[in-house]
Amino acid sequence: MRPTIRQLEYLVALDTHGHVGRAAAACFVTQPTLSAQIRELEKHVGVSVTERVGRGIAVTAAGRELATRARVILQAADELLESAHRSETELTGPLRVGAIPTVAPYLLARVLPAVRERHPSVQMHLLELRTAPLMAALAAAELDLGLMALPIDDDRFDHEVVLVDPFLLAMAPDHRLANQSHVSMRGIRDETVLLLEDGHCLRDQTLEICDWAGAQNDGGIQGTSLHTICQMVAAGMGVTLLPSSARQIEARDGTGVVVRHFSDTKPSRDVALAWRKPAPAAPLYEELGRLMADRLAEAA
Amino acid sequence: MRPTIRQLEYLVALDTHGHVGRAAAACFVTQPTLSAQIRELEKHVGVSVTERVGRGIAVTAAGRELATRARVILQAADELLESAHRSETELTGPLRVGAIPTVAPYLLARVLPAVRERHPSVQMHLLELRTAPLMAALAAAELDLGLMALPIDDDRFDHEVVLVDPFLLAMAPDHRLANQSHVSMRGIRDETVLLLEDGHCLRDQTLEICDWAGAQNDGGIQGTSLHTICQMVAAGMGVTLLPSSARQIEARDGTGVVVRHFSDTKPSRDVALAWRKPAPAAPLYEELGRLMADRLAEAA
DNA sequence: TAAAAATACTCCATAGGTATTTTAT
DNA sequence: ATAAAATACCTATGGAGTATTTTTA
Repeated sequence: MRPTIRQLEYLVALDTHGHVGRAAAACFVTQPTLSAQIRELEKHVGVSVTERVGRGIAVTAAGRELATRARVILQAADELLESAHRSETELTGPLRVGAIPTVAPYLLARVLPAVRERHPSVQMHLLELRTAPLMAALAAAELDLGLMALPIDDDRFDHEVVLVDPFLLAMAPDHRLANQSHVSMRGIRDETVLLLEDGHCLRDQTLEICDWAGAQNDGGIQGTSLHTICQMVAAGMGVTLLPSSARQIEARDGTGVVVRHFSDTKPSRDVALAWRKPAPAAPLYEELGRLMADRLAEAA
Repeated sequence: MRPTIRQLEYLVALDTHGHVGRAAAACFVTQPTLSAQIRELEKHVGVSVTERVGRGIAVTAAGRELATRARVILQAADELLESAHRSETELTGPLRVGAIPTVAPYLLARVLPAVRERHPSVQMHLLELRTAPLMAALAAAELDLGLMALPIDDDRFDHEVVLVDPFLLAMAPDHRLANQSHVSMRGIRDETVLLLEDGHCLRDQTLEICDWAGAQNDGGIQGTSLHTICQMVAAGMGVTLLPSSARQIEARDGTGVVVRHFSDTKPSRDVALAWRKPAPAAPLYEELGRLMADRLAEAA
């Protein structure tokens, strides 16, 4: 049987003071109480920790050894308490964060430094999941947080919008639309719009906007990632809608991809941080969402 | 308030199984018992460690962090228990050993390796004290063990003789007695016998033997250590009684000191390991004494 | 409706207290 | 005679049980 924390406290006090009465006073209990618990400890661990010497007691070598170990345990318990108190105002421990693939590579790197600064003792475990499995994992508490695009059609979740992410039109530099500084929605009417494979919310958003604009898309060509799509765009296989957040990475100089803003309507997606409504850390999650939004706003 | 060990066990079980019922079963308690203690823990540390998810529960990030710390604590508690059980058959922890100055430099080095082998997890703190303060410190439990010469005239102590240590006559190589292989007691009648200062039991033993043999000693010359005495012997200032145990160090080639056995009577001192009679580890001390005796016997 | 956890309650083991005795200075 | 710890004995808190309700898939 493991000793009680209380017994370890008494043992440490006894070793520190070498005097039952003073040890008891230091623990705010009476002398017989401490004596009894020390006796109990000895019974459980099978070793004498005290020896009567003169009209006082002495702690045995074995007792001193145990007291040393007990001090380590009490120290660890105090650190546990301190960690718990930190958890009230700060995220701690392993935080499992899921992000959709069209967000993860472009936004996480920008917000993580600020998150680490605000919550130094959190360990982030990052996972890439498409919207549906991400929400399932979030609902099952296999994830603590999800970073995805609105709408989140599930009242088990709360969210905080971290970024309004306008769509740009991405094309090869020699594309016929590339000589204009802006592109109108009507202008993409006859273009082939490349799409991500099924399950990506960005695919659905793109489809919706293109349907509205009357654009074509070749159902046969699908990319497994936005990065792949952009390489197809660079190869002149078509155009695509690119979230602004991906612009720095996917349409920077040398990629063979250029972007143009839309002139008339301004299509965009809302990226949000989501969590289960009843999560005890909900207030911290909400604050974290605002922190991310601030961080992304000042980066723009 | 620090959490109880029991609460930490429950938290770890909960984190391990992710299921209150199974966690309770693993702890051999009922589900409401574990739930109640988890609730208690949450109240004391001020943090929610569980969250209802579907028809089960999930451990929060803060809870996982606390569980990780709890595992460390339980591990340390188990090691404390194991250490305690070791203490039943083996000396552990800081053992404070006092030895008289005419024994410490000559015997400790010979027995320590065997002691370390038999009791690997003991930390020896060695102290040199003359007989009277050594016995006082031993009685006050400021020391656990004493290594000194018999007789030990105090029934608070038990002892085990570790070595019968014959006295040899030490002299300069050109001394008139050095040309004989043995020296008779009568032969030292007119010699100046050099003495240690007051408080050394070896001084008293030497005096007693010399009185009996009728030898002189110059009350004005006293050495602060046996080593000093031997250097005085080498300088031709007189002879002294040297314990055999010190021979290897004090009368080896090049020291300017040679020794001769006595031919008729064989004076000697008994060196013993002593401890307080009621010391809980007394059986181990006794065994240790026998171990030392064996080690010294096979060295001779 | 069935599984899982929370709640309500009862009980008793034990940590803790007071009073006293034993032990050693 | 006094200081210190052990012992005896009583009390009450809280850890653990059973029974039941709530929640949700």
